[in-house]
Amino acid sequence: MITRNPSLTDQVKEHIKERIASDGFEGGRIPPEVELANDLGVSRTTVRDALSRLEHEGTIYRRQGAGTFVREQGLQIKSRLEDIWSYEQVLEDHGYVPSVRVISEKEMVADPMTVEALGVGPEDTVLVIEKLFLEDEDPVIMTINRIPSRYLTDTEFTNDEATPIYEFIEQHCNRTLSYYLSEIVPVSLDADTAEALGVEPGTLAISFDEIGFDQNDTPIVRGTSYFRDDLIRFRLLRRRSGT
Amino acid sequence: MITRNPSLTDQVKEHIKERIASDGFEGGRIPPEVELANDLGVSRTTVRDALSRLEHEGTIYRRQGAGTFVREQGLQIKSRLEDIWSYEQVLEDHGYVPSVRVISEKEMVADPMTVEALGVGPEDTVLVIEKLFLEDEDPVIMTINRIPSRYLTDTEFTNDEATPIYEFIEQHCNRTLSYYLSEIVPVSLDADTAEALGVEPGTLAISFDEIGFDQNDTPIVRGTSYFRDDLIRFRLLRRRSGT
DNA sequence: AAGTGGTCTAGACCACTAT
DNA sequence: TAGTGGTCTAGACCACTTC
Repeated sequence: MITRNPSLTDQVKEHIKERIASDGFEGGRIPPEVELANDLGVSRTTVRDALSRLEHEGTIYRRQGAGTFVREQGLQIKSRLEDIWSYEQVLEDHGYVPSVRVISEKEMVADPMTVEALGVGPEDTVLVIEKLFLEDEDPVIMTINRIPSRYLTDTEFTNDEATPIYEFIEQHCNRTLSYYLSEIVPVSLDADTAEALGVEPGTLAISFDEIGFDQNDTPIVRGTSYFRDDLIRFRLLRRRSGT
Repeated sequence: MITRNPSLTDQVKEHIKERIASDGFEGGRIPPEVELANDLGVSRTTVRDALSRLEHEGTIYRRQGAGTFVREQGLQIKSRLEDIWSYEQVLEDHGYVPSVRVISEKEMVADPMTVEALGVGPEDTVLVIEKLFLEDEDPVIMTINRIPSRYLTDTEFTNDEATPIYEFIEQHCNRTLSYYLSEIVPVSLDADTAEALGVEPGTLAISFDEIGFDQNDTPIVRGTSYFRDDLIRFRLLRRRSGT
């Protein structure tokens, strides 16, 4: 299903990222845009697109009239909060090699918050999938996803519960997960969640309470995610205006 | 000091925003990019720049091959987490009319975390300003800002402590606050902070632990902010790829 | 004054959606 | 197949920084 070979812009972006990683820019100074464009054989616009994205991700910064520079190592932002799509990717960004474990998967009557969030009837059932994301047997993230049963086109999952939720929805709901509306909520972990994450009950954590929408803006999944605060932290680069 | 008349892109962006506000797009459908470009007498690139920013802010969304559409009212994101600059603005975005109260302002020896964050000596002093942001006498946000004494060019504040921290720094440090690096941390409020915010000690809250950098990437201020979770929530629009 | 990023244009072709 | 957004080019001029 996934087509698109990487766009030129993406290729340029990766090229620059790799060269940054291998310390290939003397004094942290990235060559002028025109020079990069000539060297790589693309237009300046393409180079600028790539640089803009890297700037947005916090990898580089630009000063009009002065130049473009690599951001200091310690300052690198690894997860742009708004670009998070799969938690596997979040863990990889933190330098981990992630694995996924399905804790449970069952159909049950929707709880009140899910009823309200997804607009299902109070008697309707939802498929509830609980998953754990681990790094080398160390649990880091727990997620609970709830999908209304009526959206399911089949119930032959054959271990698909372990695939990312957006792929699961494409395969079993015939819909595409388009975007999430998320709320950041501080929580004190209950006994079950704490046990799954391998910490003491009552431990402080960040959670995301999120609603996923399909391509027609229909709410299709409600997710709740809990993060081990001692293993993963969300960082944010805040700039003055909306670049 | 502030020059730059609005760029064409910004003007186009404002034009579209105003027309959205006055319900000027039938069926929430925004005209094709080429049509907008012709109508406004600018190039398609400029229109695309403006639309890209509006998309990033969550005001509109685009579907390749289909068109560009106004996002449903209920889904509009009011605070883009990464665009937060002043907390007054955050409160306004939540529909409040904010006021500010200075709790305390004193010079003292830097605590270890501030020493590490700002790279000052362990004996150096910092100016610590504690502020409270209120809505109609209801405290919503508490902030603690720490600025190394050696960056201060004068100590004649005359109530300037109540101005936004970035203005304070411009006026009394002769530097410009350029960006923040923030970490989102879940906390259980201690007695003092809880009292200031008017909640019970131990109440769960989100806090930002942030370092502010000047135009030369020198860390110049360390801030800690606490938010009343029952009065203010951070929302996030997460999309599939990094537009 | 020279160099660099910021803005803008005009036009081409591609990928996807609707019908 | 027609229409729309996505990508890319080549080139122009401006605003700001540096020397």
